Amino acid sequence: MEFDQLRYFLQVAKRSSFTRAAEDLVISQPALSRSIQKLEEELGQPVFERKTRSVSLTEAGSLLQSRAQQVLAMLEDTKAEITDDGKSGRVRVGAIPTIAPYFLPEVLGKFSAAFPKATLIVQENTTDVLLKSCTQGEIDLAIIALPIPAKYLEVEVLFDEELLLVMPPDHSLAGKPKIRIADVEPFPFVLLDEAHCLSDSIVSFCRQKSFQPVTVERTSQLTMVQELVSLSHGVSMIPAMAAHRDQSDRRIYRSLCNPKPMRTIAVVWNPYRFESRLMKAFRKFLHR
Amino acid sequence: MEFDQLRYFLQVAKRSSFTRAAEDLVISQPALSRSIQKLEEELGQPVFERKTRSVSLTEAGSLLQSRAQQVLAMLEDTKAEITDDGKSGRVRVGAIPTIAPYFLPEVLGKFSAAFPKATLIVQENTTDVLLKSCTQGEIDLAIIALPIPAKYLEVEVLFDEELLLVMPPDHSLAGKPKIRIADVEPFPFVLLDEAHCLSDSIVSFCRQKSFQPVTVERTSQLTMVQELVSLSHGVSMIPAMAAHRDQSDRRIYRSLCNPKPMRTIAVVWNPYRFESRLMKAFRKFLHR
DNA sequence: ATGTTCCATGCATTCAGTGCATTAATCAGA
DNA sequence: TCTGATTAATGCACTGAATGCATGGAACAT
Repeated sequence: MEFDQLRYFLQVAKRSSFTRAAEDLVISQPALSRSIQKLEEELGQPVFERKTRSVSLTEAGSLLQSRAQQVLAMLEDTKAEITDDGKSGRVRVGAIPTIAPYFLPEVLGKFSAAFPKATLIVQENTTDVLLKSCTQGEIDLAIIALPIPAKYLEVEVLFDEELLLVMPPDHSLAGKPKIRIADVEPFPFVLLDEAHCLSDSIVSFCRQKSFQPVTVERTSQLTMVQELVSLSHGVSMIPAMAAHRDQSDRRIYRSLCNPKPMRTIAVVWNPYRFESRLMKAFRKFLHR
Repeated sequence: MEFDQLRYFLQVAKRSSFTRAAEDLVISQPALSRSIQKLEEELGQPVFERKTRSVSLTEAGSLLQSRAQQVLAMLEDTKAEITDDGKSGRVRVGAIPTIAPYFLPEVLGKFSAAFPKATLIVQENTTDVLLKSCTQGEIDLAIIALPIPAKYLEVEVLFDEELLLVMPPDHSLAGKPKIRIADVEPFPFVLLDEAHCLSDSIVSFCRQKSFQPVTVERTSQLTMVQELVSLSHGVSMIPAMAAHRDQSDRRIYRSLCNPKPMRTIAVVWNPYRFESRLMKAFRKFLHR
């Protein structure tokens, strides 16, 4: 059994296809086929069920998958731990789309300045994908909004952030000095796609105040939400850091009061993997 | 980094020599040298300090050693777990010399009959070596006498066994109906080498009765102790199962009373490693 | 039927790992 | 101080395992 065989195996399992896995691995499909064959020969049983259109794991394959992941992770960690000089290396950061563009650039800039030899890799994705990546060791840490389903991950709160009400400048609430969440109830909402946790935050905040926001539109980007609000499709709530960067005069932002809607930003990582000194340093940078 | 490289590395670390490790691994010394060189190249630093007469681990090497052991152990376990059919496979048993020849043959025989496809490998050694082998995964389980220094090993008591006093037939204690440990105090003892835990058991039992046995002779085998006793070099204590098998009329065995000296036999194994179904079955066999 | 989509196989090629022979460095002992 | 022994590294040639390309073969979609 060789490391490459395990890597190959995991990729085939991941893609459920020899052809696609071979592309990912930059080897030919026949080479991959043979490599898996040797593995199966050594184990004395098949790890994949070959169906005509795709392959799936056998029982033995499932077992091998989890073990192989552990073995390869341990090996990578070992290498990282030995070569860790605290200055050079790689930090793979994940962040959700409603945080990444507003929070990360500054952090990344300062971090790069402080650690010029370090390589930073940023992945923007939804919470569930990031948590999975984190668990499987595909990224080193993820910046997300709480709450998250605890999955053996270490969680550290970074800060709380207010969600501001956004509306067109001519909106009837615009002149009101103190806006409460109840005042917003009559107006339709523009929200992000359901995959985004910001929508969850907003909906759950409204639920606490016992009303269900009427969603008129769902879109996939925060800037799109802002544009739709400008076009009077509805109102919405936007994280403070996104609001502060919005220079447009086609919409206005207002704090709600009693209570203010908030979200909590946190960094999570896999405590079962080796944490490089560089990664530790990055986490400190996140706290400003 | 390849599995073979790690295996090679561990063997060199173990033997502190490229030449000897190469012999063990059945490859040439130059091949081994180059393999380690590649490993060091990949890690960006040496794992061995080459001295003129031997090699020793660098700091990075020590770290790699413990990690490599874990990785290879996990890999082996994975393979074992997948190929485990509960009938065929390998069980590596260790036992101390004062148990092995008396207790194991019967167990091994019955086990082989019940699991004809299984391969049994028996290693006879002192407690400390067995425990180390167990921890490092070189054997699957060890049969030893308590107490042992707890080293992250699972312990299961098998049975308690009496230690019988052995003496020449014409010994002055031979006719005495009830012999107590205090009665033995005046007589010199024949004991096993200090490496054997049976000596520890006997000495510690005597200590509890606040006397230090006078040792006249130390030998490495239990049968040698018996012979020396026959030749009136002294008395000794012999485990019941060894005594029962002794057909010679040149020595006699007597129970002590109030209290009887005993030793506790237990099986230990490494709970962090995969326990095959075969190994589980073997453990059950040990309980008769 | 026909083409498409996959994985497996035949065959040729390449190169990493290995062995043999030898060198280089250090040490022990005469 | 010289000589032989010991041990790791290096030069060189070779082998075979892994790979790629071309192709086969089976199952499905149209």
